[in-house]
Amino acid sequence: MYNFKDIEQKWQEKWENCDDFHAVNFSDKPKYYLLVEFPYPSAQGLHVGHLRSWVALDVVARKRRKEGYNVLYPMGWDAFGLPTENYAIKNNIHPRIATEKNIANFKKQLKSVGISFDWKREIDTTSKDYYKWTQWIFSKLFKKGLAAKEESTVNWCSSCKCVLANEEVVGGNCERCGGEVTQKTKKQWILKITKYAQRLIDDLDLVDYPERVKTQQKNWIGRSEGAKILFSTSVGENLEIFTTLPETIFGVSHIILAPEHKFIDKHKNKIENIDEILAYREKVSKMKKIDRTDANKEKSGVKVVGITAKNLVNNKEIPIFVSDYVLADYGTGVVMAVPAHDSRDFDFVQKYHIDYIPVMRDNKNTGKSEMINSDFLNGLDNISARKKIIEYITDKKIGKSYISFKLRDWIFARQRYWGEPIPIINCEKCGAVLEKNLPLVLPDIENFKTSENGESPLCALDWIKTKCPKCGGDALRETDTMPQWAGSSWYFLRYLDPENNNCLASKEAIDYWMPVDWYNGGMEHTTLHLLYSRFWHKFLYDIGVVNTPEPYKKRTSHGMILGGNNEKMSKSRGNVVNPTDVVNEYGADVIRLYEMFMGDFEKSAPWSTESIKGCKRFLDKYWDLLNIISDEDFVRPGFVSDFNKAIKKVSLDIENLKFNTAIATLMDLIGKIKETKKITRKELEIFSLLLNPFAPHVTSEVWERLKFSGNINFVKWPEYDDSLISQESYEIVVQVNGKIRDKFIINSSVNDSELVKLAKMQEKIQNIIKNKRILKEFCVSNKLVNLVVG
RNA sequence: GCUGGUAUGGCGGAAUAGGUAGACGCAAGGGACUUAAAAUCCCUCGGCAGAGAUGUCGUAUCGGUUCAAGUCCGAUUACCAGCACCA
Repeated sequence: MYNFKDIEQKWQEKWENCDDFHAVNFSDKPKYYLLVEFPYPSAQGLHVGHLRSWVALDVVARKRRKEGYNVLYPMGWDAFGLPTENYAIKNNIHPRIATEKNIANFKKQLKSVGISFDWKREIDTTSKDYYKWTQWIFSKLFKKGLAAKEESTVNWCSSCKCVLANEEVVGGNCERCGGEVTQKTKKQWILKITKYAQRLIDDLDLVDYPERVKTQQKNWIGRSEGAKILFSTSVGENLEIFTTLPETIFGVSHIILAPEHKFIDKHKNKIENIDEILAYREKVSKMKKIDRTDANKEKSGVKVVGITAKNLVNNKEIPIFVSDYVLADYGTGVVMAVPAHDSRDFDFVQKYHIDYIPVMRDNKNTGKSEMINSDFLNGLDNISARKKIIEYITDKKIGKSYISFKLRDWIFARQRYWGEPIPIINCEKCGAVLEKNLPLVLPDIENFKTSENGESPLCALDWIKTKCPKCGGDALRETDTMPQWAGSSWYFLRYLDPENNNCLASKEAIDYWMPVDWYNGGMEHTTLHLLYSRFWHKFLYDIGVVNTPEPYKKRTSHGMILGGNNEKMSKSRGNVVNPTDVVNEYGADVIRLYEMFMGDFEKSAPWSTESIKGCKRFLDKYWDLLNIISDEDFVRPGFVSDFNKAIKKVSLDIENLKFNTAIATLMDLIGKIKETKKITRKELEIFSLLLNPFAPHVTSEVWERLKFSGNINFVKWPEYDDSLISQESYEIVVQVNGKIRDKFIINSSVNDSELVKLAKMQEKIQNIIKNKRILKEFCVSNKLVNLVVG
């Protein structure tokens, strides 16, 4: 038992007052940039789940320093956003004050677990020196035409009174507050992330991410190869459809428009049942997105009476329908229906009794199938038919091959106060004009409440009145602010040069540190922050600000820490574990160790208030080694192999995120050492170095007390020698016909044929194999012999 | 429905390239120390049979490949995550 409170406090103070963890820009050492997702400083404070990622890369950071790297491991605050604003409204406190309070609390909690962050580079996305550069990047995007205000249907959270990006809608509800999300048409700022869709897929080949992260991003971006094909109509205007199966063109029975399609408005005079169609459109617009896009919902629609379409490939006249299963914002908002080979079209015609024909022998559109009823495509397989039809439509100028993406542009505005002001001035004459002087500071206000019609509280201020920088006339400022994800889309660059007033970070600093060598974070950010920041980085690459096409070389992801009841930790479930309580009861080293030991780092695991005791016992045992230490400055011969094995295992396991088995190895080793009731100085020195990344306080104390040489934070990481990993004896398993029948021990390595001979000589084996013929013999060196007898 | 993943004792989880399943830890039971408790130390700890040596079954289910399968292949089931009428 040791007094962890005193020891941990002592070392945390020492670290606070030294430069050990401060990365220097430019050094002879090789650089290593470790990054963890910076937190949103909420009023609730940290919970143990936050720490898992930070402790894990702290283990890596502490190891890297010993390996001679110039390590950058920074931390900051992603502090703009709705929860703080809502908290501010509820408690009538300015969001700035609430944020400052929350940051102070987070920082205190974080420091109490002894993570070796470089606090000199701390950043805060809500400070104007920071968001100046967020605004600067926005202005660059605007200049390149990648930021624009566009009319579109948007997701509207009724409880936040705010638009949401598609990525922020989870199961039809607001990602943040869980409120109901409805559709609304609005002119909104958007960022054209879709322009980068293909590159965001392609460049995944350049990076080391878990496969599940890559596939999830690819699925989200949703690339589909197909064709756009024109259909003529009886009113003259052509309709363009998008299809992934152009070869089924001869099976088209009708075409379907999205209810919102402008074609309807343009030709309403010609549509005999226009009232019915507008009523249907009205009905659909009132539906929640989740209901409208429910695949199991019964198909509905209305025939457009008075206008027909013509399939230009076979000159067949076909009817036009509107239906809500066709989405206005994907493809062209028009589809060609092929009921024989598409289950949705099939369902639709069941209801509306439309005739159709099959065009492939096998009606499943997977694998190869022969084309039928398809004129010049007959007899071809569907793959060749696709090529041929694309050539045909291209040649006749009625279509072309086309690639469509599910990814939508990023809705980049929130009708809220607590965010970065969008640096735009709206002038009646000149349109949207960029603010000249950045930062455009968020004004102080007293009433943060969003108005009932969903306008930002900034609308009520005189601040919005300004002059147009172009024409000098009266103009109004943009009152929407940027979304939560803006500040985090480039924060890893600001760490490199956080004080710089002239640019977001100096070119030299960027060239030196980028890319991030290892980035760990949650799976929940895969299609949000991780995708957004890759997009911004690519843009910054294109305009020459950064030197790498991808920001993160390697990405890993931790599993969630669940409550003791195996459910997600949350206030409402009452299963949140506060790290401060655990630190008070067991100490920082124990919570660190337990978070790394509790299970496979990449899988979720429940918190156990019982299991953590094992980690406490382990550190007490480690401390007790001080009582049995001898002066000998070597590893005892009997332990040479064990130590080499442990060094190898711990070293490799840390790199492979197998922290749990690294710790198990150390637990095992300490058990063996204790059996001898003695440890040598050298042994304790090595053991302390291996344990130090996990339990830095207690190991630093032991290091100091025993006057081991050097600063433990920079002492060379122990090396292992494979040739010294040997066994004094081997236990040989003998199987007969695959069943274990005996075991015996040999004292030194023997060759395989010798081993088989020995195995056969074992008394038990003799009894089994006598009177039997040995058909085959198998041998695994120094491990196992299997005799096949008949 | 689609995509990805997972399935091993009472629990969290181990098991390089197919080669002793259950490392390490927790909980539980027994014992030592103690007036007692806590702490600590020692022993046991997958099921069944057996006093025991030992035998036998056992890694979600069914089947296959192999001298040998938790590991490879095929099918099934359950759970987790993401997407979800994307033409």
